[in-house]
Amino acid sequence: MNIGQAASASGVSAKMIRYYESIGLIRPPDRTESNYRVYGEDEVHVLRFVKRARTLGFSVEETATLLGLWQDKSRASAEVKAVASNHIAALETKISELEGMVNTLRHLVHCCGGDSRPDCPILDDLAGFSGATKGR
Amino acid sequence: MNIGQAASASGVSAKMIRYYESIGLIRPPDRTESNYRVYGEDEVHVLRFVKRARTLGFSVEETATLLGLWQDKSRASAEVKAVASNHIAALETKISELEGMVNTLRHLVHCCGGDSRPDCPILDDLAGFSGATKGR
DNA sequence: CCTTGACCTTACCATGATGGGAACCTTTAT
DNA sequence: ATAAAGGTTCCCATCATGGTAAGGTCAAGG
Repeated sequence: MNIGQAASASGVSAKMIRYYESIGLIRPPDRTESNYRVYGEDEVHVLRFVKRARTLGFSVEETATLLGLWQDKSRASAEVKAVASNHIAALETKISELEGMVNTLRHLVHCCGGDSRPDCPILDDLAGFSGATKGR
Repeated sequence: MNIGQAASASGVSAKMIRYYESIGLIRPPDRTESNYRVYGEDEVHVLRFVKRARTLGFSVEETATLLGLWQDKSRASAEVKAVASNHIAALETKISELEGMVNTLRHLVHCCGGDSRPDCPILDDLAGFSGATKGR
């Protein structure tokens, strides 16, 4: 299997496959005589693992850890659980931050006439002009 | 006021102030004879505006738009409202994505013994082994 | 056999927003 | 006078990904 086929079979672009190889996330595959990378089912399986981990928002570094744990048959599931739990916590922090932004913005948008007049509570808030705007 | 003072007065690092200037987000300030940037209250006000917009998750480009609208005394508030509403929608999309990740991960973590045995539903899922794992 | 087109190779550049550091100059305080 | 603090520019790094250019390879068809 060439890199293009491995890409469509795994959902990881050829570009990213080469990149993952270059940073050591995945092992360099065999090459043909003409220097083409050759992939088999095992490699595609690894790529799909990586793809899924990335889709779940794990960084490449976390993915490397998980990949190591996956390939270590004697690992304790507690280690994996810890990585996943940390990741959940990080995602939740991120979600809270975004929700804070959305709440503030929704309030501002709600207070904004959205008409053709230039008065705008949103800009007033951004400018630090604490008028009718709740709180700050 | 030198750049350091403007930085602490606005909450934008000196580094970022120079960067914002280099990309044209803010206007180059006057310089002293010895080439030091000089800032006044107006500039700090602009920097605070930028800081607040960035804190609310607006990209630098969106911030530039808002800044333009802020400085255009004849703008319609509808324009600002549109920018803000689009941004809210983008944030909400992002939040949904993150929540999807968290839900999946929480389910996996819940199913994982987290003990010293090597069986791990989380890794099974990442590997695409659809065992006891709900759905996927 | 030779061309064409699809695919592969490496290498470099770009993104967005920020931080870090080097090398050098200025100002201020001791 | 000297040292410390802070300014200046310029370059590099991050993180994950995409793009592009210049060139090699392979399969199909005239």
